[in-house]
Amino acid sequence: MTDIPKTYNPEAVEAKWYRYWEENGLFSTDPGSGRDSYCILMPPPNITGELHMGQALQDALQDMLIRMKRMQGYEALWQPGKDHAGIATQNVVEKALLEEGRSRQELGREKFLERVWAWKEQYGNRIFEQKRLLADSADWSRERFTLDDGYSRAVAKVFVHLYRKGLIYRGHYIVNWCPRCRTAISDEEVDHEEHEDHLWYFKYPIKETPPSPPLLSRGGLRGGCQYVTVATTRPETMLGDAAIAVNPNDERFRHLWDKTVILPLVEREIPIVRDDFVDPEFGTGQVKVTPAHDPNDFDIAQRHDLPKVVVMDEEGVMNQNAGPQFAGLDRFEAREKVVEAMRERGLLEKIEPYTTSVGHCQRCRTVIEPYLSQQWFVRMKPLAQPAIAAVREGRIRFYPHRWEKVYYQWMENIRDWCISRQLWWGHRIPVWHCRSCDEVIVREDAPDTCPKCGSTDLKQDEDVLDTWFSSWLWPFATLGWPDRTEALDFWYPTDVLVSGYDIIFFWIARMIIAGIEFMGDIPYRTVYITGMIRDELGRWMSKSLGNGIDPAEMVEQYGGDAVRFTLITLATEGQDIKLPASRFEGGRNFANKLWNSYRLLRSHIDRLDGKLVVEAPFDIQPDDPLPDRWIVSRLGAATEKVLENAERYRLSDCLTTIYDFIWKEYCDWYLELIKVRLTPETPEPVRRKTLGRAVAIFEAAMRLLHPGMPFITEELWQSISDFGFRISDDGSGIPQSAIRNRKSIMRQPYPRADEFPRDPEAERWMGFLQRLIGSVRNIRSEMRVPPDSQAELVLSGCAGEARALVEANLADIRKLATLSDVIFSTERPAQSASAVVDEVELFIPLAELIDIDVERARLDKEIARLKGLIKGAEAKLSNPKFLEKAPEDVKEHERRKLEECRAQLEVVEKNRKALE
RNA sequence: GGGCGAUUAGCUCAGUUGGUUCAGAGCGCCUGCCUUACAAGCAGGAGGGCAAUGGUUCGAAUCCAUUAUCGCCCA
Repeated sequence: MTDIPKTYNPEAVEAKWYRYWEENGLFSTDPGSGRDSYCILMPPPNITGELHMGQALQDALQDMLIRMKRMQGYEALWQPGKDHAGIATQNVVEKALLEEGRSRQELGREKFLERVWAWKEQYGNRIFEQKRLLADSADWSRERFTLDDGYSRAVAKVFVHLYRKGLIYRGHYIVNWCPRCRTAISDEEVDHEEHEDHLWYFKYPIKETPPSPPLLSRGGLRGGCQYVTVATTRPETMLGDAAIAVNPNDERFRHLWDKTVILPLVEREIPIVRDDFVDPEFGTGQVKVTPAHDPNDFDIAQRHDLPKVVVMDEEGVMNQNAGPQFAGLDRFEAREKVVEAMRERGLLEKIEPYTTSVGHCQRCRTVIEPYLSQQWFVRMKPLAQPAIAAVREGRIRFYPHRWEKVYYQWMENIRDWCISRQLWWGHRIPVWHCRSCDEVIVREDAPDTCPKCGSTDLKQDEDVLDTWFSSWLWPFATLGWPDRTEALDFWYPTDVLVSGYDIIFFWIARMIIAGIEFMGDIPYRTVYITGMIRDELGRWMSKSLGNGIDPAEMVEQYGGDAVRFTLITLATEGQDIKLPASRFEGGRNFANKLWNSYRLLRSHIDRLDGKLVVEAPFDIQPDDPLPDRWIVSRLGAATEKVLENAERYRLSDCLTTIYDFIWKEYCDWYLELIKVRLTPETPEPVRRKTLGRAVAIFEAAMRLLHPGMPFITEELWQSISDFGFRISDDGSGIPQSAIRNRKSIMRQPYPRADEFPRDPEAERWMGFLQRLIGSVRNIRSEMRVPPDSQAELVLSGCAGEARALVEANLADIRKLATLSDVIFSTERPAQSASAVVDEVELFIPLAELIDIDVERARLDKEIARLKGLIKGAEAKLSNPKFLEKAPEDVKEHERRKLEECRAQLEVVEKNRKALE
């Protein structure tokens, strides 16, 4: 006892047990075990990543599910792995190179990739080390990486499959281009932000036929000349304009039809075209068309066969097509210069303030440039259909269900997916071009010769694939696909995917598509969507704001269990979570409570001789002490509730249920009650039995809690085993054999509700005693009876069952209410404070201690409360419609309530009068 | 513009099938306690009538409609 510290120190405990679990192979899985399969896929973190709070939350939830299922006898695999994260990783390594004053271009592709791999070897495992602090019980031996050989085969196979099916195509289209990352990105990787900007109105002179005299003098507009006015938010793009468009139904501009204008600055003649797309309400109703730099204009250009003039390079710098005046300028610099040039020429009509939505690169926040380039795309529409059906038909369910709408919304409006990236780090596109005959060869392995002309002059496509083009295969590629492995057979389809709502489109939806397309089956049955972690002001946690809380730091400060407990408890129904660091105190305090309740048990066990063997602790008999009957019943209730909530993915409720049971029932009541029996005066066999049951309850509670707080439950469970606690075999179906000879609580059976028989009578009786003790405590406190002075309790109207109950539990009542004695009487003692519990009147004679005013106020408050209840019940019971329509049990309830309250009111009023 | 969510105690949030003494928890606050498991604790207490309005119902925090404020997603 003396060697157990008063305060729980997680640091000393957690690392020890994690090492123990790993060394004993307790996370390992075997598809040939003969058990039922259960599988959760760990969303693969980036190799560049540091563990953040969102992952800590999701890991806590996943690990809780995995540990619970493992204890319930499933072959539960938590499949871990990492993502190569093309852009992010390449950025990191390029940055490191930059510090050496070198660029990847200098290094060359091959050497650069060597550097990235080296970087990955050095830093890539950091996040998994951090996850170990949270007790994550993934089967690390099955870890996969999206660039593993096998995984790469899967990616290539998928590309070829889709290409052959006609679902992958290549072409020149407008894509979202990040000039800083110098690559195309998908629509999903663009964040749109409202931006206070301007609308510039430019005049483009109309070319008259014949054009005499010259319209333009030195590029400026001659007086009296006609022009069109266009409005734009991106003036620099005008250099690439290919037309002016008006709506064909816009009568205002009928006179412009088939005319041409002279594009200022560039001095190019461009047509005026009619297109339905033009919104007559926008700007002047005359719009400039820049096919190479705007997706809508690109479409217009396709319809009218307009040239597509690219005026920028891949870094967002104006090129030769922009004209000598602007070539070489950055796009934003060019914007100012263009406006200035237009102003000088008198072609700037006006500038209006304008709020516009600007796309930013999700990774580096750079303003996205819509950019015409050659890219590879996946045709998504046909792939989406079966994936929509899978959710519609309920084969996959989202929790909370409302996210299904978000999923449909995206799926039904799905657009083609740009999958090529102008990067080096990633899966190189499995396409070769024959330099001799221009043949395009799409295949999984590099060809030696061109199948068409036999040439060996082949060149592989320079681009790599979007990282998500590998991670959408996660559910089966991690399990061995394209090989047909035992693991794949056993665990696919998996069970639950836990993730934030931010990657429903990026990842979840695409995995569903891929699963159905390549495996012919859904990847998982359940999608559990969590809320996002925010700071205490409700803002996203981000590095740039510096408002993030580092989970590893929190673990250090409060312990891994505390972090898990707190996060899971806060995660209710997918709401976002505001999280100040101080919230972890609650989890830490709970761990400390567990620790100390164990210290209490331990101090008593240490006084016994020999081992503590318990026989059938939950086989409650009617003559067992009331607190024992009650606590077993309550444990049964708690277990039932935990299992129900787990079924519905309400893991927060699971943990608060256990918390309430342990703290408010087991510690506050049960342990206090058995202290009365655990004194030296009690005969040894009774003490053994009492203690044995208390430990058995505790042991069961540890198993119940283990999935939520793995470390401390293991520590305490092991300690119980160390001092020899055993439950003997009794044939009652209690898993004794599991308790012995096993290495860890991890592999114990999870409690079942039927192990702890419910006892309604005990719960009712105990409720009465709790109210009785509560009333006495209330009186003592309000009357300022010194805590150590024992009062006398006089009970009136306490007969029959109630009296027997009080007598049977006299010692307990006296202890918990600090009473010297309990007397049964019909007399009302003078100078006493009073209360009523059920049919029993309580008096505490206080003589000189009583403060009449305080007592009056107490009783008045009680009278008001009762009157309120009576009024409510009377109103209902006097309402004919209520009597007519309400169900019988509700009516019965109201009647009984009314009756009880009236009886109590009578008593309280009588006592109140006695104080006049 | 379309969609989703939130609005309950000073703060952060639960409240599942409309009905048990249903208005709850944690934190904070007040009072009293270092009572031999725990001050990261114990006992007692104060504090809101559920954003607003209207409706459905015998009965609404809960269902419906409208409005307001805040937040998110999509266009």
